Amino acid sequence: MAAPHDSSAAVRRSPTILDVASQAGVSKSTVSNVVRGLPGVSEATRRRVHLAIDQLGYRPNVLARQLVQRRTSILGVVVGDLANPFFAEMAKSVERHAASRGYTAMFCNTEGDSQSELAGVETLLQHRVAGIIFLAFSGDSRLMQETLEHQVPVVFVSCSAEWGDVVSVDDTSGAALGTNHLIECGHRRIAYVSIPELEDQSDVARYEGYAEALRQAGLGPAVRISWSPPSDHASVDGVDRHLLEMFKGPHRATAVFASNDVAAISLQEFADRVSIRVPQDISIVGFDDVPMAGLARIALTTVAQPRDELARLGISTIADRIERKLKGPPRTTLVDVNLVTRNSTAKLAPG
Amino acid sequence: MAAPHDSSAAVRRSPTILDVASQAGVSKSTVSNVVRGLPGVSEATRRRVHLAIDQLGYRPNVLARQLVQRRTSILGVVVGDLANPFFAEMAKSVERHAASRGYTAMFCNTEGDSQSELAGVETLLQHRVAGIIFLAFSGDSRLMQETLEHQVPVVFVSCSAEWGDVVSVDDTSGAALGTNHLIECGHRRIAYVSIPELEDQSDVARYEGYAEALRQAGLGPAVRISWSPPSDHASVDGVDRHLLEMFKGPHRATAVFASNDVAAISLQEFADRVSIRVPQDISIVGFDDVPMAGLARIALTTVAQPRDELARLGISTIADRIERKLKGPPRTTLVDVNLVTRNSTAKLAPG
DNA sequence: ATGAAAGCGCTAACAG
DNA sequence: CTGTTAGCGCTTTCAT
Repeated sequence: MAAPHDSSAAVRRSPTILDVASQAGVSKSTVSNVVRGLPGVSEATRRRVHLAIDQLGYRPNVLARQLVQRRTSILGVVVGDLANPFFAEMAKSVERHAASRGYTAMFCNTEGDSQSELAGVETLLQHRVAGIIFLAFSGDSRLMQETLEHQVPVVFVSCSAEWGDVVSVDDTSGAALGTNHLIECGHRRIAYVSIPELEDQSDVARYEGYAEALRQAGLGPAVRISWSPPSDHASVDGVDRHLLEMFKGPHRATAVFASNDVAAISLQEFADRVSIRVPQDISIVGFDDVPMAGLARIALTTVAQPRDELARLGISTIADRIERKLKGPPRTTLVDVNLVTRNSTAKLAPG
Repeated sequence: MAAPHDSSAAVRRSPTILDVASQAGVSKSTVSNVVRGLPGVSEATRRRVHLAIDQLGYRPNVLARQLVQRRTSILGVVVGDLANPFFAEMAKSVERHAASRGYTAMFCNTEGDSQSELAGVETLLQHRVAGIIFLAFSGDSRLMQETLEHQVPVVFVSCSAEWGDVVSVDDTSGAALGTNHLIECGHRRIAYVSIPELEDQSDVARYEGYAEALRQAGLGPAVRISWSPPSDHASVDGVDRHLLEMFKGPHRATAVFASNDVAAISLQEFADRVSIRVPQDISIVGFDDVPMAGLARIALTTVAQPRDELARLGISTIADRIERKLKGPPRTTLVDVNLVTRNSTAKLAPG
């Protein structure tokens, strides 16, 4: 009487279209037509079929459908690092917009590692995703080939590559915008700080914008600091130095343009730890405008990316590509950033 | 010569097992055996098949495989709100552990809305996911039935329901731990603050732990504040009041146990805005220990959940369930929380 | 050790 | 309007 293990209903397979057909006394194509909402089914049979569906708790098997149609409605989403609030927000937006266009998102967190990026894409491809959205791209060109071979539409959102559609902000001019704010505040020695979590593409472009702004203003030299928080050391133009050296002494930097908000906030954290005051001793501007940056205690001046807009355009681009409403060579869509001024920046104190 | 639209390689379908078979001069079953790494294939043919696979760039169609096997290796993950760093971190851990056990995660952001939770689960079910992991559960019992009808293994991680496996912390004792810390600091009037983003289950359990701790210490009354930041008003034990009233005057609360870190940080933000000092005027303890809580500028004392441990156990539970290594009635696995003391709490100032 | 055949659950012509 | 017939690409007996 008492079975050793509960296995009561475990065997009951989910009903198929055939079960519904016989239950409703029609053929399976008719059921299929009803399910897909095609016209040309009499109201009477339609009702019978729906009744049967409800009675049986029938749920179409998307796998089977997609196998015969030779395309899925799954969108692969390659995310750099979900722990970065910028990506978390983007992922959320992307998922929502995808759903609103009838697609399901399959995420793949790559931790910025091009190894697992490849593995992730491989998995997505095996699942025959309809397209792939990169929210971060390590820039490995082997990957590019893998993907191209399969003719899956690809869109790079907030990152880029030449071989796919791109929807992003202009990193270079965005960085220039942030850097110019610092210059307008009177700063003359401004450093650029980046952390390894940011993919190279954006890093390079933002550095470029920073350096260019400096050049335009007749300032220099550009200083690139590559830092792995929470270390006290960093690579400054290639040589290892204590971070503190950068912000002490007569030649100290009075301002920093950080490659993204995570870097900026880490730097702020470092500054707090070693009693460098922000913004009195150094001004800091970030990039992204993550929600956290808006907290009064963080109050980070930053270059804001319109996340939802990026996500919306990204989905719309790839959906059009998949549905062949968009053809031809890769398109690039740039959206505007804007500067959000908060308390991490201030006019340079005279003297 | 020049086609109106680029369609060069767009027609080349991806190679199937049959293509590989003929290329290698064997039958498709042999290819299948090779692909799946089954024994009983001569080394010579194995090599020929692998060669053909590489030449053709063959990639098995997971859909077809899963259709015939009648089970997928996709895990559905229902996330409350990816914008909450706690969930973002959990999602990341879950994805990683899932991958390490051979499963792919399909996320579903529900924004805490039981409507879209239902829609999401419906989609997951149509995709015949092997199991569903709830990282947040609104508690809608209609959903429960939908899911149960299909006999998909379900595990609730960091949330709970009676009808599935549960892996979580003990919210009640966790809340008591946090509240007791406040009591030990000398606080006598301690309020409980929650925000709508937190699902009811945890909210109720944490309130219970808070109230119980108060009772045990002979303190009271318990005060429940339901707040939607950034409003200045909140419902206090059901009646609408200005938040400020709670923290001014002789009967003011000197400490708050917040239902989670997001609530705690929002409260801190409010306090900053109205010049209530933390911790001098009020002490605040949160729940979760999101990364942000550790920033010096936030320095939130909080009840830490072992996120990676939760994710690991959750995946392991559902994988065992799917692979039938685990049978019988739902199991509950509780893991320990621990208190992380930072600067948002302090001994009650005498007087 | 390898191959042939029968589906998995569904859609997509095509008949009736 | 409804039913019949082929597959989609793969796994899985069962023969050989």
